[in-house]
Amino acid sequence: MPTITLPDGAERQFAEPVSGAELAADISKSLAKKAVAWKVDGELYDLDHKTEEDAAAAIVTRDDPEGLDLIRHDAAHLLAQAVQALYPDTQVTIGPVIEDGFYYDFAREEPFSTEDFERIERKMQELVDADLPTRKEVWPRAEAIARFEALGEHYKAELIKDLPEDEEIKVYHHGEWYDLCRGPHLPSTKHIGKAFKLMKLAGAYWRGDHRNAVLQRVYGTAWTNEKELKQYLHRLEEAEKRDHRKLGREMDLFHLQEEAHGSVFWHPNGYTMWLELEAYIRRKLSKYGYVEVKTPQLIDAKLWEKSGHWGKYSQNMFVVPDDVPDTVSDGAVFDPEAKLMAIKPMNCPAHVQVFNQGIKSYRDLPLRMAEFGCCHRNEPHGALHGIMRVRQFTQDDAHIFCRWDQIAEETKKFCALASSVYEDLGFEDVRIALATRPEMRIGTDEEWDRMEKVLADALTEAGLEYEVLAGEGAFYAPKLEYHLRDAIGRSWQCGTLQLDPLLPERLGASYVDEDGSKKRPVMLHRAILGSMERFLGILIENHAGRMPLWLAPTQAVVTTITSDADGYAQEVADTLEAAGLRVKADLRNEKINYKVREHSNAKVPAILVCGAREAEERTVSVRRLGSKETRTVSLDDIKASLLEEATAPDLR
RNA sequence: GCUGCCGUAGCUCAGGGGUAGAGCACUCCCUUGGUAAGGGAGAGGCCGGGAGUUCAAAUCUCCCCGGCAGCACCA
Repeated sequence: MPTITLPDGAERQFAEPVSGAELAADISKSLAKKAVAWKVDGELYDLDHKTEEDAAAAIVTRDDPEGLDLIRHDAAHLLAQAVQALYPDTQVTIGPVIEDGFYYDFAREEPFSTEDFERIERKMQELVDADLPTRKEVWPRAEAIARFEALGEHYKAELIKDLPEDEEIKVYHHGEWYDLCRGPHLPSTKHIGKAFKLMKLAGAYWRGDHRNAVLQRVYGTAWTNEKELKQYLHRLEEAEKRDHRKLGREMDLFHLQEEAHGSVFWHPNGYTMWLELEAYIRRKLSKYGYVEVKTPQLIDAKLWEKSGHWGKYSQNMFVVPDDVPDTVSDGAVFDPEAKLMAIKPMNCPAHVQVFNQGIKSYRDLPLRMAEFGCCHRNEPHGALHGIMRVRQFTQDDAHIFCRWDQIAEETKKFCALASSVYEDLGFEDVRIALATRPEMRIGTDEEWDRMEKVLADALTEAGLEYEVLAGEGAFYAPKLEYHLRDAIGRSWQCGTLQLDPLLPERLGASYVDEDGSKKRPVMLHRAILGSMERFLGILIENHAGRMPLWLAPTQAVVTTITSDADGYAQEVADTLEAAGLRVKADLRNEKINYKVREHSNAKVPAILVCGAREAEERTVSVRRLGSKETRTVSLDDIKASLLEEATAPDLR
């Protein structure tokens, strides 16, 4: 005699155990039609699942968020079913729902090609039209393994073997075809609809382990209706338009080439942005009590051995023999006995060297040592991506040497600094994560308790909310991470603060405490932007190339309608340039339409047009990027307003 | 590093065993035109690199290099 409480609080009584379908039918005919699953006490179930207990329940339709996940999950099954119908030599593995869609990993000798997609999609549509009903069965474990093995589905059999002993082995049938799955599923294939599309093909390791076989992963997207699918595809196009690699070329900011694989050639435009950003950060650091240093690129392997990098990190380091290359004789270019040096992948050991010069007193702490440190890391080639993931990059790095009792205060100060920087740079959605002790770690649990608490308390005292990323900390200490959400909703990890008691120990850093005894400082590794290269890439994509005036390489172009105004236009350009603005004069013999279009495409924030009228009145006609409107403004006024807008956010 | 796709002019791309193509950009000429492409002419490529097959390779095969997507990596 279950009593079902609906989301609106209404109660319905049933004489017998009731299924979702029956409940929906009891509520209304139209709901019965739309129902695809139901939630019982917060758990999602198949529509034909029955409950005999009193429960809070809700009917799920295609339009609910859970409904969309079901559509995607079923679409993954549909994909597997279609692929096995068309390519019988294929083994199925797993096919989860992901953001915006789903994927399915297949094992098959012959590679799939994106040209197969059309055929597979057609088959999927056929299966939707066939409206195959879903049927769940629970199989005994041994039988399930045997049946999948008999089908040649070795991956599935392996999955079942690894399921916890007490877990039901559920098999879902969609017509004749079936798959191991924990469910739930839509009542039939018709409910998936046809707003799906296969997107990409990629290799993926079985169980995500690179020692395992490579499977073929097919990515798809699925939505409630055609309109949403279209919107999604449109969103992808928009993201493509703001790709920093494309904008970098169009705006002449930088380039990359084979001969310097993974390193950026910054052009004058791009480097202008870099210099502005760097100057801004430098001013902020100075305000927050940092000192700036510059340390060597090439450092003897001995120091890297001492710091521990040689053991832990050498596969990512560029190593150079300290020898004169022999390019004349046929023998080895370098003496195999030559001493080895490494190009720094991090600045921290060098900063400890600076700290270690002379004797430090507790009065010197906290010592905040910053460097725009140029580092090289030999990243896996497949990981390189535009200027976002490179082999040479410059960190806005700093290390704070302090006492244990200063960590909380320094953490708070850092959080304040980081927040103000992100705000200045236009990032409003900033999230903080506390990454705690990983499984593989050094140190005692008491030490970890203490370290995690000090960071957590500092965040709480600073009034900051944070999320805990359990197990994501470094092997020696916990860390804070800053995640920024950009204009189109993507999340980027930028800032970080890492506690490090280990490196000062390894490199023998010490200070004299109040009582005259020698003590170890603790180090806080911290960055706000992360890498200049990557952050500039993020800024470019966040603004879709339309940079705020203080960062824009060319802030204004002065251009003419007819050559009669050339003299005046040049005077305007000279005046603005003398005032400190980055201005170009465009006196070319082209029509105004053409010039406006060209400078708009180049993302110049302000176009100042001069014709006979403006020359006469000593004004300019101002057209701002992204607007079709023009405004006539006196030369003095435009100078003042552009200057104000071009002021970096910390100087306002 | 792994899997798949790709590499032709500065850019976007077409072509495809037998003198290499378009649009835009570039140079010159005409045009002086009021806010997102005026008109004409010209120049520009060892078809990513190397080897092989062939009378003949940009085109077919193999090996490298690079790009894109994903995976793995990112103490």
